Amino acid sequence: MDATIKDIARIVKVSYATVSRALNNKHGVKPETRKRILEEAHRLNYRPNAIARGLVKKQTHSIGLVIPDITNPFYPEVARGVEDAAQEAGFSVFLCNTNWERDRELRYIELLTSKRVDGLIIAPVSETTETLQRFLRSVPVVYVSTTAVSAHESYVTIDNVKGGYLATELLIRTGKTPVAFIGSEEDSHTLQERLEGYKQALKDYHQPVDERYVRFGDFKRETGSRFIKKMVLEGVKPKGVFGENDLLAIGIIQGAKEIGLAIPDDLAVVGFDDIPFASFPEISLTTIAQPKYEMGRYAVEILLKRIGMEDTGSFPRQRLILEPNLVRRKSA
Amino acid sequence: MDATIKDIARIVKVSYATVSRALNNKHGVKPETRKRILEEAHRLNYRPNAIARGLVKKQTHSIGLVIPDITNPFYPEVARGVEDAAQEAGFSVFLCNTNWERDRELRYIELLTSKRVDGLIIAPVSETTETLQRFLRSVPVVYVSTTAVSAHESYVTIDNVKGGYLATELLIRTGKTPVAFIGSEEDSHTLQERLEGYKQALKDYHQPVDERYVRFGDFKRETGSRFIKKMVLEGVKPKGVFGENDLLAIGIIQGAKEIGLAIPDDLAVVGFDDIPFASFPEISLTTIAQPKYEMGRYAVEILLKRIGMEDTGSFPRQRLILEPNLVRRKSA
DNA sequence: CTGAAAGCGCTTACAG
DNA sequence: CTGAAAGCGCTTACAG
Repeated sequence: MDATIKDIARIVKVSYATVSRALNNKHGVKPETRKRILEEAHRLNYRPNAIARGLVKKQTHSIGLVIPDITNPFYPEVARGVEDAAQEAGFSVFLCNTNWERDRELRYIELLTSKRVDGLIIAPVSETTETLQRFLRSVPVVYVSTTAVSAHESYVTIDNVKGGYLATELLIRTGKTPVAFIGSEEDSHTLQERLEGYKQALKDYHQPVDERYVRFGDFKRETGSRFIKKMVLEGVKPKGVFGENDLLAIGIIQGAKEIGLAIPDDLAVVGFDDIPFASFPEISLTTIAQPKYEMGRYAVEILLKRIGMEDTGSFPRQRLILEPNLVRRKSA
Repeated sequence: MDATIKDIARIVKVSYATVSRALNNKHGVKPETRKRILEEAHRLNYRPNAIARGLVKKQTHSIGLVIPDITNPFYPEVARGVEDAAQEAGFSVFLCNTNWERDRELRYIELLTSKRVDGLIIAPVSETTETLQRFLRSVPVVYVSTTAVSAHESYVTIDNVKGGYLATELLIRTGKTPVAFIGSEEDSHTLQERLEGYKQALKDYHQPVDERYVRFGDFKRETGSRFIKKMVLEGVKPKGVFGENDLLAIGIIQGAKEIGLAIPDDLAVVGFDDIPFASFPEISLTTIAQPKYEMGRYAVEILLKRIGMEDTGSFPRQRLILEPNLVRRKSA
């Protein structure tokens, strides 16, 4: 159906090696010949078959982006960052949503390696990357927004401990004690880091660490709302809350308002991520910003460097830990 | 590096045709032989090379999704819909952000056809699909959220006229007249349809159509805010506004509040799209909901049907126009 | 049930 | 400057 190199060769009456050379701007083709070939290619609406080329060059110029859910407001910017950077380098990106399912993550990785992507960027579902190793032997990968990876892998992430510290410190210094922590799943590595920052700040400022002020659920907005109400109902009454992420934090604000608490006077709230609508005047959430778009870009930069190397295995891991940034708005 | 069919053939001492058959569950391989092949494949950590297979079968099981910007809250759900549906059918999806640039859109389409995607789902930058035609001859495409395509193409979209009508009608019936219209770019086909619905409703309810109440800018939140303030400053004082999309509508609300208008009493606002945070209590935007996720799913369903056909050209176009749904919240 | 051969659309030494 | 040939990793008639 589509025109091939052979069609052009036949018409122009040269070998298809010559056509290939002309099309790829290789030196050593008579200008006259090259011109005729290019014209014919254009006339036939010729599109090089990247699949065929990929087979011989063993490079597909495609990478895979494996994330939990593009619908979660944290990821679109990351995705945009990787797509932009990839595109600039001539790479395409496969988008895969694992829906936080380990199985689906595994299947995607298998599928992508079958499609011979040149590399993978993964925001893993959970922290056990062990099962993945088998599939990942042959392809370079850089992880994003997690540090819980095996010793020889690359990643780009943020300093979660410091972020947690900054959030908590703000609350303490503005007199919003006791300060509570509401987080997602307890065994999440990310959560543990942010929690560590929280505890560290409490210690540094001589505040007691009271487990009643620390709750784990999931990362949904409703959960934040439910938890703060429950807390207050139980007589545990924080003056400040650090929500492990913005969705949770927004939920906390909403729940607090429902039971008549004024933000930030009765309850100050700080989140984490700085998702797009955190900055809306109606929300105006004080939060720890992550450079999401840049994380995406950096991830592909690191990945691309590895793709260039023939011996992927020996390439030194590269780990980028970005700085969190406290964005002060009205909720704290 | 990676094990191939030949490696297996050599070790098991059969031809590689047999290995291929065994691996693909073709009938006519002695169970004993098949077993040995499968075992060896597993031992070698064999991953079939989808690129090579794609070359011979002329099917890559990949599709391209070309949208303006995944960071725009309308698209993540659409993308998730197409990704879910594609994945269920064994297809992978390339994500491409055109950033509303016609050039970039064109380049992506060229790139994707080079990669021999089996099909394309496009939310086009603008309505002139003419330039695209050249690249799109050989690959099936279904458009999403636009009706402005050439006569023989497929699309899935929403009834924008009806949506505009519903929005305006609500405003009129709740006494919020005069009702203004604030939209993005005037030459956008989508805008024109929604505007048509607006005008139709005004006519049906015997309201004057006054051009001073109709403004065009872009689709940004800030624009909505600026426009409503400007309108009021000019002495044009609507009681209700239909914002062509939610971002605009939210901006309108914010701008209105800034100049002391109470929502919805002084000014009632209805948007279009029902993006995720329209439902947040702080926003509580009345809006015309689009079934975004389903639009994505339907688009791949239609696409997949076409991909199955050998003669793509003769396959009848399929056009799906979904129903808009008025979601009543607090802003109107 | 299995093998030899051709071919998918390209690239790349190797000759000339 | 150009061509003949081999090969990338597979699948698929065609024989046997």
